[in-house]
Amino acid sequence: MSSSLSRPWVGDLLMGHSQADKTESHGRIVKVAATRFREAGVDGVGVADLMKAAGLTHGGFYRHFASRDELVAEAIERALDDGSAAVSTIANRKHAALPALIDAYLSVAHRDGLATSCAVTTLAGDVARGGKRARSAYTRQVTIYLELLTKLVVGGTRKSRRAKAIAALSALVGAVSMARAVSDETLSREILESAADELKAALK
Amino acid sequence: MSSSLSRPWVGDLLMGHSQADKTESHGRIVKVAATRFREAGVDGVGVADLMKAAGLTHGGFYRHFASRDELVAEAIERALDDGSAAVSTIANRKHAALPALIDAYLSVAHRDGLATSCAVTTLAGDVARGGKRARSAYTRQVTIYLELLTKLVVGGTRKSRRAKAIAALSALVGAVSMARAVSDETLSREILESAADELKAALK
DNA sequence: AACTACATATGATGATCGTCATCCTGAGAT
DNA sequence: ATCTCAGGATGACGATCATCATATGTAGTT
Repeated sequence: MSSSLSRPWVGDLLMGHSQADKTESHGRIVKVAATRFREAGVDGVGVADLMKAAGLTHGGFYRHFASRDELVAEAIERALDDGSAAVSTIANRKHAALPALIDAYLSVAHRDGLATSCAVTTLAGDVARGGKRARSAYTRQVTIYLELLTKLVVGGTRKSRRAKAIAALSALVGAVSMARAVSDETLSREILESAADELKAALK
Repeated sequence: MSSSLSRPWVGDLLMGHSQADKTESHGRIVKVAATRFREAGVDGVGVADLMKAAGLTHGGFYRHFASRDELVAEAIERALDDGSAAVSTIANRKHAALPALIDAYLSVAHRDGLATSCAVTTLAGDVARGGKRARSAYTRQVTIYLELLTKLVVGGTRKSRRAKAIAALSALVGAVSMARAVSDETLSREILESAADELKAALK
Protein backbone atom coordinates (compact mmCIF):
# COMPACT_ATOMS: atom_id res chain seq x y z
CA MET A 1 0.00 0.00 0.00
CA SER A 2 2.88 2.35 0.57
CA SER A 3 5.02 2.82 -2.46
CA SER A 4 7.42 5.67 -2.13
CA LEU A 5 8.23 6.92 -5.54
CA SER A 6 10.41 9.92 -5.49
CA ARG A 7 9.96 10.84 -9.09
CA PRO A 8 10.96 14.47 -9.62
CA TRP A 9 7.90 16.54 -9.93
CA VAL A 10 7.44 17.57 -13.50
CA GLY A 11 4.28 18.94 -14.04
CA ASP A 12 1.23 20.73 -13.72
CA LEU A 13 0.28 23.02 -16.49
CA LEU A 14 -1.28 24.68 -13.56
CA MET A 15 -4.70 25.85 -12.93
CA GLY A 16 -5.94 28.46 -10.56
CA HIS A 17 -5.91 26.41 -7.41
CA SER A 18 -7.99 26.89 -4.34
CA GLN A 19 -9.98 29.95 -3.54
CA ALA A 20 -13.60 30.22 -4.35
CA ASP A 21 -12.94 29.25 -7.92
CA LYS A 22 -13.70 25.78 -6.88
CA THR A 23 -17.07 27.17 -7.82
CA GLU A 24 -15.76 27.86 -11.28
CA SER A 25 -14.49 24.32 -11.72
CA HIS A 26 -17.71 22.95 -10.38
CA GLY A 27 -19.66 25.08 -12.77
CA ARG A 28 -17.48 24.08 -15.68
CA ILE A 29 -18.00 20.39 -14.94
CA VAL A 30 -21.75 20.82 -14.77
CA LYS A 31 -21.78 22.87 -17.93
CA VAL A 32 -19.74 20.33 -19.84
CA ALA A 33 -21.94 17.53 -18.55
CA ALA A 34 -25.10 19.37 -19.56
CA THR A 35 -23.67 19.59 -23.05
CA ARG A 36 -22.25 16.08 -23.38
CA PHE A 37 -25.32 14.43 -21.86
CA ARG A 38 -27.45 16.01 -24.55
CA GLU A 39 -25.04 14.87 -27.23
CA ALA A 40 -24.37 11.32 -26.11
CA GLY A 41 -27.10 10.55 -23.60
CA VAL A 42 -26.68 10.34 -19.86
CA ASP A 43 -25.34 6.78 -20.16
CA GLY A 44 -23.13 7.70 -23.07
CA VAL A 45 -20.36 9.58 -21.25
CA GLY A 46 -18.21 8.59 -18.34
CA VAL A 47 -16.88 10.61 -15.44
CA ALA A 48 -13.34 10.61 -16.85
CA ASP A 49 -14.48 11.97 -20.21
CA LEU A 50 -16.45 14.69 -18.53
CA MET A 51 -13.56 15.75 -16.34
CA LYS A 52 -11.16 15.77 -19.26
CA ALA A 53 -13.56 17.91 -21.25
CA ALA A 54 -13.65 20.26 -18.28
CA GLY A 55 -9.85 20.44 -18.29
CA LEU A 56 -9.37 18.33 -15.17
CA THR A 57 -8.53 14.74 -14.29
CA HIS A 58 -11.02 12.22 -13.08
CA GLY A 59 -9.65 11.95 -9.55
CA GLY A 60 -10.86 15.30 -8.34
CA PHE A 61 -14.41 14.53 -9.27
CA TYR A 62 -15.55 13.56 -5.81
CA ARG A 63 -14.45 16.83 -4.31
CA HIS A 64 -17.35 18.28 -6.24
CA PHE A 65 -20.00 15.58 -6.28
CA ALA A 66 -20.92 12.80 -3.90
CA SER A 67 -21.61 10.50 -6.82
CA ARG A 68 -22.10 10.45 -10.54
CA ASP A 69 -25.85 10.54 -9.99
CA GLU A 70 -25.49 13.85 -8.23
CA LEU A 71 -23.76 15.34 -11.25
CA VAL A 72 -26.40 13.84 -13.49
CA ALA A 73 -29.10 15.59 -11.49
CA GLU A 74 -27.27 18.92 -11.51
CA ALA A 75 -26.41 18.70 -15.18
CA ILE A 76 -29.96 17.88 -16.19
CA GLU A 77 -31.19 20.84 -14.16
CA ARG A 78 -28.65 23.00 -15.91
CA ALA A 79 -29.56 21.72 -19.36
CA LEU A 80 -33.22 22.41 -18.66
CA ASP A 81 -32.46 25.91 -17.44
CA ASP A 82 -30.52 26.64 -20.62
CA GLY A 83 -33.78 26.18 -22.46
CA SER A 84 -35.55 28.73 -20.31
CA ALA A 85 -33.09 31.39 -21.27
CA ALA A 86 -33.33 30.68 -24.97
CA VAL A 87 -37.10 30.60 -24.98
CA SER A 88 -37.66 33.75 -22.97
CA THR A 89 -35.34 35.61 -25.31
CA ILE A 90 -37.68 34.85 -28.16
CA ALA A 91 -40.83 35.22 -26.12
CA ASN A 92 -39.92 38.74 -25.04
CA ARG A 93 -40.19 39.99 -28.58
CA LYS A 94 -43.67 41.42 -28.27
CA HIS A 95 -44.53 40.87 -31.89
CA ALA A 96 -45.26 37.46 -33.36
CA ALA A 97 -43.53 35.72 -30.51
CA LEU A 98 -45.39 32.47 -30.99
CA PRO A 99 -44.59 31.89 -34.67
CA ALA A 100 -40.98 32.85 -34.02
CA LEU A 101 -40.77 30.37 -31.19
CA ILE A 102 -42.30 27.62 -33.30
CA ASP A 103 -39.97 28.27 -36.20
CA ALA A 104 -36.93 28.31 -33.96
CA TYR A 105 -37.90 25.12 -32.16
CA LEU A 106 -38.64 23.32 -35.40
CA SER A 107 -35.59 24.61 -37.21
CA VAL A 108 -32.90 22.43 -38.71
CA ALA A 109 -30.44 24.24 -36.47
CA HIS A 110 -32.25 23.13 -33.34
CA ARG A 111 -32.63 19.61 -34.67
CA ASP A 112 -28.90 19.37 -35.33
CA GLY A 113 -27.58 21.38 -32.43
CA LEU A 114 -27.85 18.63 -29.86
CA ALA A 115 -25.31 20.17 -27.53
CA THR A 116 -27.36 23.29 -26.91
CA SER A 117 -30.79 21.92 -27.68
CA CYS A 118 -33.90 22.05 -25.54
CA ALA A 119 -33.56 19.39 -22.88
CA VAL A 120 -37.31 18.88 -22.64
CA THR A 121 -37.00 17.05 -25.92
CA THR A 122 -33.42 15.82 -25.88
CA LEU A 123 -33.34 14.44 -22.36
CA ALA A 124 -36.94 13.26 -22.06
CA GLY A 125 -36.00 9.60 -22.23
CA ASP A 126 -33.11 9.88 -19.81
CA VAL A 127 -35.18 11.88 -17.36
CA ALA A 128 -38.00 9.33 -17.49
CA ARG A 129 -35.54 6.67 -16.37
CA GLY A 130 -33.79 9.04 -14.00
CA GLY A 131 -33.96 10.12 -10.40
CA LYS A 132 -36.51 12.23 -8.58
CA ARG A 133 -34.45 15.39 -8.73
CA ALA A 134 -34.15 15.32 -12.51
CA ARG A 135 -37.83 14.58 -12.88
CA SER A 136 -38.77 17.46 -10.63
CA ALA A 137 -36.62 19.83 -12.64
CA TYR A 138 -38.22 18.52 -15.81
CA THR A 139 -41.66 19.05 -14.36
CA ARG A 140 -40.79 22.60 -13.42
CA GLN A 141 -39.53 23.32 -16.91
CA VAL A 142 -42.58 21.87 -18.62
CA THR A 143 -44.78 23.92 -16.31
CA ILE A 144 -42.91 27.07 -17.26
CA TYR A 145 -43.23 26.35 -20.99
CA LEU A 146 -46.89 25.58 -20.59
CA GLU A 147 -47.57 28.83 -18.77
CA LEU A 148 -45.68 30.77 -21.39
CA LEU A 149 -47.47 29.08 -24.26
CA THR A 150 -50.84 29.48 -22.60
CA LYS A 151 -50.22 33.20 -22.49
CA LEU A 152 -49.21 33.32 -26.12
CA VAL A 153 -52.23 31.42 -27.41
CA VAL A 154 -55.09 33.70 -28.35
CA GLY A 155 -58.85 33.29 -28.02
CA GLY A 156 -61.06 31.01 -25.98
CA THR A 157 -61.15 30.36 -22.26
CA ARG A 158 -58.06 29.96 -20.20
CA LYS A 159 -58.76 26.27 -19.99
CA SER A 160 -58.98 25.86 -23.74
CA ARG A 161 -55.84 27.92 -24.24
CA ARG A 162 -53.98 25.70 -21.81
CA ALA A 163 -55.18 22.58 -23.62
CA LYS A 164 -53.97 24.06 -26.88
CA ALA A 165 -50.64 24.89 -25.28
CA ILE A 166 -50.23 21.30 -24.13
CA ALA A 167 -51.00 19.95 -27.57
CA ALA A 168 -48.62 22.47 -29.13
CA LEU A 169 -45.74 21.68 -26.79
CA SER A 170 -46.33 17.98 -27.40
CA ALA A 171 -46.12 18.51 -31.14
CA LEU A 172 -42.92 20.54 -30.82
CA VAL A 173 -41.25 17.86 -28.72
CA GLY A 174 -42.46 14.97 -30.83
CA ALA A 175 -41.58 16.56 -34.16
CA VAL A 176 -38.01 17.28 -33.12
CA SER A 177 -37.64 13.79 -31.64
CA MET A 178 -38.73 12.14 -34.85
CA ALA A 179 -36.86 14.53 -37.11
CA ARG A 180 -33.69 13.53 -35.30
CA ALA A 181 -34.23 9.80 -35.43
CA VAL A 182 -35.27 9.54 -39.05
CA SER A 183 -32.51 8.80 -41.55
CA ASP A 184 -34.18 10.40 -44.56
CA GLU A 185 -33.32 14.08 -44.65
CA THR A 186 -36.31 14.91 -46.84
CA LEU A 187 -38.73 13.28 -44.45
CA SER A 188 -36.97 14.90 -41.52
CA ARG A 189 -37.45 18.37 -43.00
CA GLU A 190 -41.01 17.57 -43.97
CA ILE A 191 -41.77 16.67 -40.37
CA LEU A 192 -40.33 19.93 -39.11
CA GLU A 193 -42.03 22.07 -41.73
CA SER A 194 -45.43 20.43 -41.65
CA ALA A 195 -45.52 20.48 -37.88
CA ALA A 196 -44.58 24.17 -37.92
CA ASP A 197 -47.24 25.04 -40.49
CA GLU A 198 -49.98 23.12 -38.72
CA LEU A 199 -49.07 24.59 -35.35
CA LYS A 200 -49.02 28.15 -36.59
CA ALA A 201 -52.35 27.63 -38.31
CA ALA A 202 -53.95 25.98 -35.29
CA LEU A 203 -52.84 28.61 -32.79
CA LYS A 204 -54.35 31.60 -34.56
CA MET B 1 -2.58 -19.72 -22.06
CA SER B 2 -3.16 -23.46 -21.61
CA SER B 3 -4.47 -24.45 -18.22
CA SER B 4 -5.70 -27.99 -18.02
CA LEU B 5 -8.26 -28.24 -15.30
CA SER B 6 -9.86 -31.60 -15.00
CA ARG B 7 -12.67 -30.68 -12.68
CA PRO B 8 -15.43 -33.29 -12.85
CA TRP B 9 -18.30 -32.09 -14.86
CA VAL B 10 -21.24 -31.20 -12.69
CA GLY B 11 -23.73 -29.35 -14.45
CA ASP B 12 -26.02 -28.27 -17.01
CA LEU B 13 -29.66 -27.84 -16.25
CA LEU B 14 -29.86 -28.56 -19.91
CA MET B 15 -31.55 -26.88 -22.76
CA GLY B 16 -32.62 -28.14 -26.14
CA HIS B 17 -29.24 -28.26 -27.81
CA SER B 18 -28.33 -28.07 -31.45
CA GLN B 19 -30.69 -28.45 -34.34
CA ALA B 20 -32.32 -25.53 -36.06
CA ASP B 21 -33.69 -24.15 -32.82
CA LYS B 22 -30.68 -21.99 -32.75
CA THR B 23 -33.24 -19.87 -34.52
CA GLU B 24 -35.43 -20.05 -31.48
CA SER B 25 -32.65 -18.91 -29.17
CA HIS B 26 -31.75 -16.13 -31.55
CA GLY B 27 -35.34 -14.99 -31.66
CA ARG B 28 -35.63 -15.13 -27.89
CA ILE B 29 -32.53 -12.99 -27.44
CA VAL B 30 -33.81 -10.38 -29.87
CA LYS B 31 -37.23 -10.38 -28.27
CA VAL B 32 -35.80 -9.96 -24.79
CA ALA B 33 -33.52 -7.18 -26.02
CA ALA B 34 -36.39 -5.38 -27.72
CA THR B 35 -38.17 -5.38 -24.37
CA ARG B 36 -35.28 -4.50 -22.09
CA PHE B 37 -33.98 -1.76 -24.39
CA ARG B 38 -37.33 -0.03 -24.17
CA GLU B 39 -37.32 -0.38 -20.39
CA ALA B 40 -33.75 0.61 -19.62
CA GLY B 41 -32.49 2.29 -22.77
CA VAL B 42 -30.05 0.79 -25.24
CA ASP B 43 -27.11 1.74 -23.02
CA GLY B 44 -28.88 0.55 -19.91
CA VAL B 45 -28.51 -3.22 -20.32
CA GLY B 46 -25.48 -5.36 -20.91
CA VAL B 47 -25.00 -8.45 -23.00
CA ALA B 48 -24.82 -10.69 -19.93
CA ASP B 49 -28.12 -9.38 -18.57
CA LEU B 50 -29.80 -9.89 -21.89
CA MET B 51 -28.55 -13.45 -22.23
CA LYS B 52 -29.59 -14.33 -18.71
CA ALA B 53 -33.04 -12.91 -19.36
CA ALA B 54 -33.17 -15.13 -22.44
CA GLY B 55 -32.26 -18.15 -20.31
CA LEU B 56 -28.69 -18.43 -21.60
CA THR B 57 -25.21 -17.47 -20.50
CA HIS B 58 -23.24 -14.64 -21.94
CA GLY B 59 -20.64 -16.72 -23.72
CA GLY B 60 -22.82 -18.01 -26.49
CA PHE B 61 -23.76 -14.54 -27.55
CA TYR B 62 -21.30 -14.29 -30.42
CA ARG B 63 -22.62 -17.42 -32.07
CA HIS B 64 -25.70 -15.32 -32.78
CA PHE B 65 -24.38 -11.83 -33.33
CA ALA B 66 -21.16 -10.43 -34.67
CA SER B 67 -21.25 -7.66 -32.10
CA ARG B 68 -23.50 -6.01 -29.58
CA ASP B 69 -24.32 -3.36 -32.15
CA GLU B 70 -25.74 -6.00 -34.43
CA LEU B 71 -28.14 -7.10 -31.71
CA VAL B 72 -29.02 -3.48 -31.04
CA ALA B 73 -29.98 -3.03 -34.66
CA GLU B 74 -32.04 -6.21 -34.78
CA ALA B 75 -33.74 -5.51 -31.47
CA ILE B 76 -34.69 -1.98 -32.46
CA GLU B 77 -36.14 -3.28 -35.71
CA ARG B 78 -38.09 -5.81 -33.71
CA ALA B 79 -39.34 -3.24 -31.22
CA LEU B 80 -40.49 -1.00 -34.04
CA ASP B 81 -42.29 -3.86 -35.75
CA ASP B 82 -44.13 -4.68 -32.53
CA GLY B 83 -45.73 -1.27 -32.86
CA SER B 84 -46.99 -2.00 -36.35
CA ALA B 85 -48.93 -4.98 -35.13
CA ALA B 86 -50.53 -3.13 -32.27
CA VAL B 87 -51.51 -0.16 -34.40
CA SER B 88 -52.96 -2.09 -37.30
CA THR B 89 -55.11 -4.06 -34.87
CA ILE B 90 -56.78 -0.84 -33.81
CA ALA B 91 -56.78 0.69 -37.26
CA ASN B 92 -58.64 -2.25 -38.75
CA ARG B 93 -61.70 -1.49 -36.70
CA LYS B 94 -63.63 0.33 -39.39
CA HIS B 95 -65.49 2.58 -37.00
CA ALA B 96 -63.85 5.44 -35.14
CA ALA B 97 -60.42 4.04 -35.68
CA LEU B 98 -58.69 7.37 -35.26
CA PRO B 99 -60.13 8.34 -31.86
CA ALA B 100 -59.51 4.80 -30.62
CA LEU B 101 -55.92 4.98 -31.75
CA ILE B 102 -55.41 8.34 -30.10
CA ASP B 103 -56.92 7.18 -26.83
CA ALA B 104 -54.84 4.03 -26.79
CA TYR B 105 -51.61 5.85 -27.58
CA LEU B 106 -52.26 8.50 -24.97
CA SER B 107 -53.46 6.08 -22.31
CA VAL B 108 -51.85 5.68 -18.91
CA ALA B 109 -51.30 2.03 -19.81
CA HIS B 110 -49.17 2.94 -22.80
CA ARG B 111 -47.32 5.56 -20.81
CA ASP B 112 -46.47 3.03 -18.10
CA GLY B 113 -46.00 -0.06 -20.22
CA LEU B 114 -42.48 0.71 -21.33
CA ALA B 115 -41.63 -2.88 -22.16
CA THR B 116 -44.26 -3.17 -24.86
CA SER B 117 -44.60 0.49 -25.77
CA CYS B 118 -44.34 2.09 -29.18
CA ALA B 119 -40.67 2.33 -30.05
CA VAL B 120 -41.18 5.41 -32.20
CA THR B 121 -41.55 7.28 -28.93
CA THR B 122 -39.60 5.15 -26.50
CA LEU B 123 -36.49 4.61 -28.60
CA ALA B 124 -36.42 7.91 -30.47
CA GLY B 125 -33.42 9.18 -28.53
CA ASP B 126 -31.45 5.97 -28.79
CA VAL B 127 -32.17 5.67 -32.50
CA ALA B 128 -31.05 9.26 -33.12
CA ARG B 129 -27.67 8.38 -31.63
CA GLY B 130 -27.65 4.95 -33.22
CA GLY B 131 -26.52 3.25 -36.38
CA LYS B 132 -27.79 3.48 -39.90
CA ARG B 133 -29.74 0.26 -39.72
CA ALA B 134 -31.77 1.36 -36.71
CA ARG B 135 -32.44 4.75 -38.28
CA SER B 136 -33.64 3.15 -41.49
CA ALA B 137 -36.03 0.93 -39.59
CA TYR B 138 -37.27 3.95 -37.69
CA THR B 139 -37.81 5.84 -40.92
CA ARG B 140 -39.80 2.95 -42.34
CA GLN B 141 -41.98 2.81 -39.27
CA VAL B 142 -42.67 6.53 -39.23
CA THR B 143 -43.55 6.34 -42.91
CA ILE B 144 -46.03 3.54 -42.22
CA TYR B 145 -47.66 5.46 -39.39
CA LEU B 146 -47.86 8.57 -41.49
CA GLU B 147 -49.54 6.75 -44.36
CA LEU B 148 -52.01 5.17 -42.01
CA LEU B 149 -52.84 8.44 -40.30
CA THR B 150 -53.12 10.27 -43.60
CA LYS B 151 -55.78 7.75 -44.60
CA LEU B 152 -57.66 8.17 -41.36
CA VAL B 153 -57.75 11.96 -41.45
CA VAL B 154 -60.84 13.29 -43.18
CA GLY B 155 -61.39 16.31 -45.44
CA GLY B 156 -59.06 18.52 -47.40
CA THR B 157 -56.48 17.66 -50.02
CA ARG B 158 -54.14 14.76 -49.64
CA LYS B 159 -51.35 17.18 -48.94
CA SER B 160 -53.24 18.87 -46.14
CA ARG B 161 -54.25 15.53 -44.68
CA ARG B 162 -50.63 14.43 -44.66
CA ALA B 163 -49.57 17.62 -42.91
CA LYS B 164 -52.24 17.04 -40.29
CA ALA B 165 -51.04 13.47 -39.90
CA ILE B 166 -47.50 14.67 -39.27
CA ALA B 167 -48.63 17.16 -36.68
CA ALA B 168 -50.80 14.51 -35.03
CA LEU B 169 -48.06 11.90 -34.86
CA SER B 170 -45.71 14.53 -33.46
CA ALA B 171 -48.19 15.37 -30.75
CA LEU B 172 -48.69 11.71 -29.87
CA VAL B 173 -44.97 11.12 -29.55
CA GLY B 174 -44.28 14.32 -27.67
CA ALA B 175 -47.15 13.94 -25.24
CA VAL B 176 -46.13 10.43 -24.22
CA SER B 177 -42.48 11.49 -23.92
CA MET B 178 -43.33 14.32 -21.56
CA ALA B 179 -45.95 12.38 -19.64
CA ARG B 180 -43.28 9.82 -18.84
CA ALA B 181 -40.62 12.28 -17.76
CA VAL B 182 -42.76 14.48 -15.57
CA SER B 183 -42.86 13.60 -11.87
CA ASP B 184 -46.26 15.08 -11.14
CA GLU B 185 -48.94 12.49 -11.84
CA THR B 186 -51.64 15.11 -12.18
CA LEU B 187 -49.68 17.04 -14.79
CA SER B 188 -48.79 13.80 -16.55
CA ARG B 189 -52.43 12.84 -16.90
CA GLU B 190 -53.35 16.35 -17.94
CA ILE B 191 -50.83 16.17 -20.75
CA LEU B 192 -52.23 12.88 -22.00
CA GLU B 193 -55.85 13.97 -21.74
CA SER B 194 -55.47 17.45 -23.18
CA ALA B 195 -53.41 16.20 -26.07
CA ALA B 196 -56.02 13.52 -26.76
CA ASP B 197 -58.89 16.00 -26.65
CA GLU B 198 -57.15 18.53 -28.88
CA LEU B 199 -56.11 15.89 -31.38
CA LYS B 200 -59.56 14.40 -31.65
CA ALA B 201 -61.05 17.83 -32.08
CA ALA B 202 -58.50 18.91 -34.67
CA LEU B 203 -58.83 15.80 -36.78
CA LYS B 204 -62.64 16.10 -37.00
C1' DA C 1 -22.24 -47.54 -32.93
C1' DA C 2 -19.03 -44.10 -34.13
C1' DC C 3 -18.17 -39.63 -36.14
C1' DT C 4 -18.97 -34.90 -37.22
C1' DA C 5 -21.02 -30.48 -36.54
C1' DC C 6 -22.41 -26.99 -33.82
C1' DA C 7 -25.18 -24.65 -29.84
C1' DT C 8 -24.16 -23.58 -25.44
C1' DA C 9 -21.33 -23.17 -20.95
C1' DT C 10 -17.12 -21.84 -18.68
C1' DG C 11 -13.86 -18.85 -17.82
C1' DA C 12 -10.32 -15.44 -19.23
C1' DT C 13 -9.22 -11.14 -21.62
C1' DG C 14 -8.34 -6.20 -21.66
C1' DA C 15 -10.92 -1.94 -21.53
C1' DT C 16 -13.64 1.06 -19.07
C1' DC C 17 -16.59 2.09 -15.43
C1' DG C 18 -17.47 4.63 -10.72
C1' DT C 19 -15.14 5.30 -6.56
C1' DC C 20 -11.56 6.33 -3.37
C1' DA C 21 -6.91 6.82 -0.70
C1' DT C 22 -2.98 9.41 -1.09
C1' DC C 23 0.02 13.04 -2.21
C1' DC C 24 1.29 17.62 -3.84
C1' DT C 25 0.63 22.37 -3.99
C1' DG C 26 -1.22 26.81 -3.74
C1' DA C 27 -4.45 30.08 -1.20
C1' DG C 28 -6.04 32.33 2.98
C1' DA C 29 -5.31 33.08 7.84
C1' DT C 30 -2.21 33.96 11.66
C1' DA D 1 6.98 33.89 7.35
C1' DT D 2 4.64 29.98 8.70
C1' DC D 3 0.66 26.94 9.25
C1' DT D 4 -3.55 25.11 7.88
C1' DC D 5 -7.05 23.93 4.70
C1' DA D 6 -8.56 22.05 0.67
C1' DG D 7 -8.54 21.60 -4.65
C1' DG D 8 -6.55 18.91 -7.90
C1' DA D 9 -3.38 15.00 -9.72
C1' DT D 10 -1.96 10.29 -9.52
C1' DG D 11 -2.86 5.89 -9.41
C1' DA D 12 -5.28 1.88 -7.84
C1' DC D 13 -9.48 -0.62 -6.45
C1' DG D 14 -13.26 -3.89 -7.60
C1' DA D 15 -17.14 -4.22 -10.68
C1' DT D 16 -18.77 -4.60 -15.02
C1' DC D 17 -18.33 -4.26 -19.81
C1' DA D 18 -17.82 -6.47 -24.71
C1' DT D 19 -15.31 -9.96 -26.76
C1' DC D 20 -13.30 -14.39 -27.45
C1' DA D 21 -10.89 -19.21 -26.83
C1' DT D 22 -11.90 -23.39 -25.45
C1' DA D 23 -14.42 -27.29 -23.38
C1' DT D 24 -18.64 -29.99 -23.42
C1' DG D 25 -22.30 -32.63 -24.84
C1' DT D 26 -26.35 -33.30 -27.96
C1' DA D 27 -28.33 -33.83 -32.80
C1' DG D 28 -27.89 -35.50 -37.17
C1' DT D 29 -25.35 -38.34 -40.22
C1' DT D 30 -22.96 -42.40 -41.61
